[in-house]
Order: sequence, then C-alpha cells, then structure tokens
Amino acid sequence: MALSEEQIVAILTDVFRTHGYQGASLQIIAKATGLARASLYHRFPGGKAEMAEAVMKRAQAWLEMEALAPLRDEALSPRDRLRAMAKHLDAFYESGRKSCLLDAMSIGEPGSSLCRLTRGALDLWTRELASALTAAGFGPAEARDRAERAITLIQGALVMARVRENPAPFRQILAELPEQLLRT
Amino acid sequence: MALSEEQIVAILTDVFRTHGYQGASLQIIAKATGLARASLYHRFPGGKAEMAEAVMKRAQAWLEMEALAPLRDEALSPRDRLRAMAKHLDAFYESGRKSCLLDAMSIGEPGSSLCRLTRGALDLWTRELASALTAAGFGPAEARDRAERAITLIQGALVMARVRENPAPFRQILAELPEQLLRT
DNA sequence: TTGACATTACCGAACGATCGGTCTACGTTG
DNA sequence: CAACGTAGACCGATCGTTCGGTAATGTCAA
Repeated sequence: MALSEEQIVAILTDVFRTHGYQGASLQIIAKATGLARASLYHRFPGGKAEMAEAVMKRAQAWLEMEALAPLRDEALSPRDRLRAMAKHLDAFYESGRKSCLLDAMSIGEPGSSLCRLTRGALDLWTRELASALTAAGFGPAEARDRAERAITLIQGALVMARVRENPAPFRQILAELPEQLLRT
Repeated sequence: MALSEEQIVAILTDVFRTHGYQGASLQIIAKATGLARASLYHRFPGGKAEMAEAVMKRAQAWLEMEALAPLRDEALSPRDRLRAMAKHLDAFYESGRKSCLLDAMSIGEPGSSLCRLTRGALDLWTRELASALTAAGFGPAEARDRAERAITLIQGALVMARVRENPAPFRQILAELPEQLLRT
C-alpha cells in the first residue's frame, strides 16, 4: 500500500477544489493519485460520488477539530480565538491560492448529497463562530449577524482571489477579520 | 428563425450560470434552447467556447450599460446611484436565486480566455464603483477599498445563497449596501 | 519453515453512454 | 433557383464504471 487512505483523500481534496466536481474527471484523479482508474474503485466502490463524499467528510472533520476548536478554547482571549481560526483558514486555503471546496463542490445540480454536506459544514461554521462572538459579549442576534457576514466575506474573497488569480485581497481580509469582528 | 441571437444568449446565460461551464453539456443547452446540437453550431461555429464567450460579452455589456451606468448619472445623489446599481443586481441575480456567472464560469482550468473575460468584468466593476465613491467624497484609496469589499461581499453572498438554497441573506446584503458603502 | 489458501491492492481492457463537433440533406423563404 | 436555418446521422474521444486477472500480503495448519 503506497498511499494511505488519508493521503489519497488529501489529493482528492486538491483535485476537486481546483476542478470542481464535474470537472474532476477520473482521468485527472488517476493521474493525481498515481492510481489506475480501476484501482480507485477498490478504495471507493461508490465511484466518484463516494470520493467526493469522503473529501467533504474529511473537510468537515478538519473544520470542526482544527479550525473551529480554538473558538471554544477558554484559555484564549476572544481575539486570540479568532486569530487562531484565521490562521488555520489561511493554511487550508494556502493564503488564497487554493479555491473554496464548498464553492467548487456545490456548483452544478442542487439537492445532491454533496449539497447537503456543504450546507452542513457552512451551518456548523456559522454556529460555532456566532457562539464565540456571544462569548465575547455580543448579543445572540448581533453575534449571528457578524458571523454570517464574516463567512460571507471569506467566501467572496476566495472567489475574487480565484478569478483574479491574486491571493492578496484574501490574505488582507483574513488578517483584518479578528479586529473587524470584535469592533464595537 | 424562431429565436433571436439575443434570446439564445439569454438562455445560454441561464444554463451556464446554473451548471457551470463544464457542467453545461451541449445536450442540456440544446434542450434549453429547443435547437438541435447541430443548429447551435450554425449560430456558434466556435462551439461551446464561443457560446460561453458570447454569454460573457453580453454580461459585460449588461454590466457596463445597465448596472454601472447609474453610477455615472450626475443627476442622481451618490446614495441613489448605489441604490440603482443594487436594484439592477437584484434583478440580474433574481434576488439571489440565480448564482454568479463569474463564479460558475471561472471554476476549472485557469488561464483560459473565459478567465480573462471574467477578470475584465470584475475589474471594470471595481473601477466604476470606486469612481462613484470618490465622487461621493472618499479618497481614492479608501474608495477602492470600499468598492472591492462590497463586490467581495456580493460574491460571497451569492455563494452562500447557492449553497444554502436560501436567497434571503443576499437580498439583505444588497439592501444594506448603499448605507454600508457611504457610512463615514 | 513451509506450503496452501484467503485477502488485499492493484491494473489492463473493455463496457455503454455521453461528450463536443462535423457532414449532409431537407424544408422554408426570398 | 439560391441562400439560409434547421436537424438526423454519425464521428472519434472521453466520460464513469465494471470485469477478469495478477501480483503482493497476510494467515495458519502441517
């Protein structure tokens, strides 16, 4: 076994986020992983759909356990919690050089199981961020508003970075995020 | 000739924005337009790429002559100029029910001619909006910052609306946009 | 330690379907 | 008739997927 499941799903994540679900052909995936198309069906009997599902599951797990975990860390100040989240996001998106998985996966037919997974991740993110903001002293409605707005801004920045092939604006928005969110 | 070129490109716009460039197969396009695949090649000898180009050209023309024109209307107050733009955007995106053309077109391989067109539209938009903000009294750097931020927010809201299948946040962001942009 | 037997991991070849694209002929309209 | 818009039939390529088979990798009784 040359590649572990974890390694393969990591590669799949990269392929799907750059080509989108439809654009990620098995040929591209096979070349990226170094496995033959048939071999991929050994790892993922459900085919392309199962690969995408594995990618989304892993992304959601990463989001929950890495990026959002600091938000619940009571040893950190509210500002440092947000800074920690921003740092993880910066790493995941490679400072804006990699585009958004949610975006790439959800383009195409709606109502698919993929869409449910992406929506779940987005809702989780919003909820956790809002919760961290209430802990910072904001009222529930205001906290949720700010959280939603911040995530919207991040999504937009990723689109902008991809279209313009320029990651700078994304980095800036991420850097300003903690201050912006806590500004009274 | 049952359908005019304008009508066809309008239909193509809708197909491309909902399926993305890769996901919009000629079969889907043929069904949507009511024309046989071969007939489409009579209208667009360059095939799918030319169809996409026509869509982007039309979108850019619409952006310039409809959505951005009010920004230069000296008979309007700065606030009303922004309100007019927001109104046009709301119509184009059908209050968030339709997803973003730039986003759907630019996912996939970068460096294509499509990417150049999308980037051009985005740059035009940013420039015009920033110009309107300088006319409203902001310094050039501040105006550009605000313009970029507003467009980023809109893009993000469109992604959020698509993923969550809920256009409400998009409508809200668009409604708040004029006040937000002019807030000193 | 060895031989026999599963199990696992992998891949070449081919499947039917669909992809984007072309050719040629037919109907309409001037 | 000539020009134009249309489409049925078809092309090679590629799509996602399946199948048969082959190396490795245990597993375990003899």
